Amino acid sequence: MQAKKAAYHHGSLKKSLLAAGDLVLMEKGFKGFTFRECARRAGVSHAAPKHHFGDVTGFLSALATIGFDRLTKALIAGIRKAKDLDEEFLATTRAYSKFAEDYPEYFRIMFRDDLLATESVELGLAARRTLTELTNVILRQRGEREISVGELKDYTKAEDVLGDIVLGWCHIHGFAHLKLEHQLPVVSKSMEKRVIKASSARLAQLIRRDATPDLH
Amino acid sequence: MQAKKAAYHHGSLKKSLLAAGDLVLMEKGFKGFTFRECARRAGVSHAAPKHHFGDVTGFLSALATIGFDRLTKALIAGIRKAKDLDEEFLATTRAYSKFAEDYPEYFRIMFRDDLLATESVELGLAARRTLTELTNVILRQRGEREISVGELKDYTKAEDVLGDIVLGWCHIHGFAHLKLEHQLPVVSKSMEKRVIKASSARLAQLIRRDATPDLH
DNA sequence: GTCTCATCTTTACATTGGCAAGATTATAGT
DNA sequence: ACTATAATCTTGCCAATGTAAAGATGAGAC
Repeated sequence: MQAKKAAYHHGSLKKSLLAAGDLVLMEKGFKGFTFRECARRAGVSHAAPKHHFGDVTGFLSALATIGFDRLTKALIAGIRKAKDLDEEFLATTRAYSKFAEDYPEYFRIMFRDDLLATESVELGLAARRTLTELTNVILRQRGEREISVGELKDYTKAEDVLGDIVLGWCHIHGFAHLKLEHQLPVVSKSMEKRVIKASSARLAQLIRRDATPDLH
Repeated sequence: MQAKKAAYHHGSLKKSLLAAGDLVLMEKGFKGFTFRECARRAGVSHAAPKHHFGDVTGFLSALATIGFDRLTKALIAGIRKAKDLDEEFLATTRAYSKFAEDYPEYFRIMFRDDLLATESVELGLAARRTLTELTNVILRQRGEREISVGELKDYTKAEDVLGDIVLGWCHIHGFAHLKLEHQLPVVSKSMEKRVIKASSARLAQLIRRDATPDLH
């Protein structure tokens, strides 16, 4: 897994540690996630990570940042495949939920304010990139133009836009979270698919119906 | 906090441990939650809890059960104060979210499938009692009669009912979760209140509009 | 009154996160 | 080229944790 052997200076320890952390997270889950185990997998001593991440909180924040970037990517990919606005909202819901299913432990640490270094600018930016993508889904439903990450702050100030974001995101996030933690009353896979399709369609219609695109 | 002193047999250790666990959870959070710390607060040796809860997973499951019961109680209390159907849905959202705010660490462990003993019947029952309460909120919106915990299974089989439950619960849960973990773009307290009020109203209207009470 | 068994304590062990001191090497300054 | 400085990584240490095993205690059954 690494070229250089027994080099005192690893060269790219930070990347290797993140890769090791990814493995541990996916294999053993957050429960079995350990600073020392990650160091072992990266082939360094147990104290090596300190120079790059400080403490375990900093390490988790770096991993959560990766998680948000993956989620953003998954959302973009899902949206791209959609043909129309109805499909797009459903595709967003599906992509979001599929991310939670594919990377359950990432999802769990990403939404744990107490475990993360909330002052991390990279983490904040990554989260804002995700939110921007979701906001753009809403804006397209409203028939308005898309925004960039820099404009996000202005747009969440508008009460009607924020209202639609809350309506859309809460539904999407709530579904993904409840499904991940097995709280949804499961009847059958097919029925679940139909239900989430119907819910998404109803919600998208509601957002579009109340939108006032003529003002822009 | 305890009457009997130095009694080898505590008498009600299980209760005392749960009370201690509650304290630790509220004071130090799940991060600082420790089997040994709970034992210390209950005034027993660190190995004592094993006989009552097995391992830490069993202990957390017992606490999560208490959490669901508190949530159920909070929902009922919130609903009781509501005057009409519109207010009731908003009250449910508020009560759910307030619970997450008042008992953040409970909320966090309650929705962590990997930390809990999912085979626990008490935990499953407590979660179902909560879901029944939420289902009844939806059923009232639909103009249908309320159900008991025993009937829950039958009602989640009905695709249209389940659709409304998903629509309502996901929004409520998503909002509470995102707010708790500070992911919602916060503008101001007052604006947040208005936004969640508007979202709840729109959602309740949507559910009522699509309902077909005449069939029952 | 004795026996049995659940309850609780004591002891032990491997593992963890974090700290401090030392080893090694890259880099910059001259 | 030579040296000083700082960054990187290792080693050794500590208190704390979860779990297991074995022993102590006493409540309740018979």
